[in-house]
Amino acid sequence: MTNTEIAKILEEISEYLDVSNDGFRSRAYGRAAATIASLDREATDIYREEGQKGLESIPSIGSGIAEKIEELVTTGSLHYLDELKTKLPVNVQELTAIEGVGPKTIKTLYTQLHIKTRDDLEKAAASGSLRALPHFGEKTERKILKSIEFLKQSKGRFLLGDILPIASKIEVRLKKIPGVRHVAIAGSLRRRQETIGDIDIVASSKEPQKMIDAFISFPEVVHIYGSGATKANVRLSLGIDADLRVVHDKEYGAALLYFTGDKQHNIELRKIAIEKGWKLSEYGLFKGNKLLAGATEEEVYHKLGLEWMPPEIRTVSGEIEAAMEKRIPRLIPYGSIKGDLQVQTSWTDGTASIEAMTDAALAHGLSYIAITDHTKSLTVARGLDEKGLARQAREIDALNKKFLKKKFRILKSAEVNILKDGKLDIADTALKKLDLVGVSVHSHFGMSEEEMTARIITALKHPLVNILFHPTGRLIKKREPYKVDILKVIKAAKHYGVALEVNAYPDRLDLKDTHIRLAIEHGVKLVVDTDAHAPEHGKFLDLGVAQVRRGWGSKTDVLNTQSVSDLLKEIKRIKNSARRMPTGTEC
DNA sequence: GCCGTTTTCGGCCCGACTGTTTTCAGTCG
Repeated sequence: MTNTEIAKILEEISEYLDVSNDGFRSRAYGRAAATIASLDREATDIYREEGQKGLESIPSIGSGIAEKIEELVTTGSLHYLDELKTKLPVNVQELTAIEGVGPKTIKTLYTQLHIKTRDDLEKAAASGSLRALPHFGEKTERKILKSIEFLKQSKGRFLLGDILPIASKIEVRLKKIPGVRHVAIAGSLRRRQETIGDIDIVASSKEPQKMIDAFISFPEVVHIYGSGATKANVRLSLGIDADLRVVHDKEYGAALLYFTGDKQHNIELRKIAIEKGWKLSEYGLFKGNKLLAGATEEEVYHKLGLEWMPPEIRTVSGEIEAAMEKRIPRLIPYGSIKGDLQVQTSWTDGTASIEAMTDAALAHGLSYIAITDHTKSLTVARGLDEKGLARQAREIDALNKKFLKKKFRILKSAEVNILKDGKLDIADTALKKLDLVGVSVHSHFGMSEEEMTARIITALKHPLVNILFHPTGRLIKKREPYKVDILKVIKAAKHYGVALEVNAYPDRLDLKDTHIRLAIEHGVKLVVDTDAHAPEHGKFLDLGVAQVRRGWGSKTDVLNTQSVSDLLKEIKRIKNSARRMPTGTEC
């Protein structure tokens, strides 16, 4: 049983306990779930090697939860969860996913109207029977229906960050099977789309059957839809489907191209082939029966008169024309971020100390981080006030002395809250003492587009602001972005010398590929950061890099691909050149 | 259920906002 699976079960318990009005116990399970999910070692291994005591040495795991994990890894099920489900036969996860529906609402819905599922709730809301309940009205009904509609649209898709590690693990395992020549993850995963429908894997092997047999007997496989001589289609325990296709070496490139997509990109390539009197399929590029190309993607593209291009930009958004004219950009390479610029610590809502986050960043190969704890008006996170920032600065100074010999620098920063009127919640005198000032919106998400745009631009105008964090505020599959005119924000960012954040956290990725491309076209600089709240989150950086690649970004578009001294110089330069812009060019 | 440099018992994030009310319950971060 993987950490993800254990965490999912603990999280489920947490949600049942929350509905049962056992808040503290619920939070204990929630914390445990988060800890297990971001653990670097498999809990199963820890238990096997060190027993229950080993599990108890993990923070937030005590004897009670260690016992539950023991039962899970030894029996595969958990009596306690079954009991909770019997007592409250309600699909809590499905219902809490609906915005505005929390534990209390679920309890009321169940006791008053016997609502157990999202479908039950949708029917009740549509028929107008919810408004009879206390504290429910027409507006709430509409909100619930809208949220259900939104959830339906994203149904069946998974976050890239959740699936990539599992797919990579399967890829590594497949590569070890005798007879194998090539293995690659294809499909939307290879294109690094934000959400993934299923896992496509393409391979070539001298002994296809061996690969198929091994694949369908992997421990994650819970159901086999079909399995033949060259392909298999299975469901994995996470609920996602995975396809493996095994081809001959000479077809491998064409198959990889075909299964990578996207669909429209393939159609355009086939059109080009047809124009030349050829035919392109997953088996290769053919003139009649003669194979013209197929072993590698490169030779197929070249034969069609195109430059090879990275999968991330195969979306029919100008990449084919660019490939014809040999002007495919050099995209920012994975692993090229030198410092994480959004890091929360236990000073506010992070789980670890500044030192622990620094150690983690060093382990991830970084040479600097910016500590960006929340500020005072974000009371939920116990945001820092001016005095708090000053105290934190002293700790950072001391740590910088310690980490000097490792050539690592901790930057003083903050995720400064943008108030309703666009003003910042920290005094300028305190902001001036920071190396970098990041700002973001954390409240009043329901403003009109005009108001929200004006509010953000007011913040960007502030002469000390360097980075706009969370430019859209979306949570993929959970919350739509707030209404904001992103083009106006981009223009303002350019005008006032502010960089835009590409948030790499798996369900955030605030800026979409199209936004990033737009920003780059307008000459706005980007920063890629993880929004880390725990040491393990540093591993998300490349998800942000993927997003920049999908937006056609190169290394020079991203400020924190530079050394810390160059970064600070560049930030200052951008700000100064913005100040010198003539008036009248503002937005 | 977890945790401990005032504690092995008694705390545990709490204020703003929304939609509903006409003083407040529930959600969110």
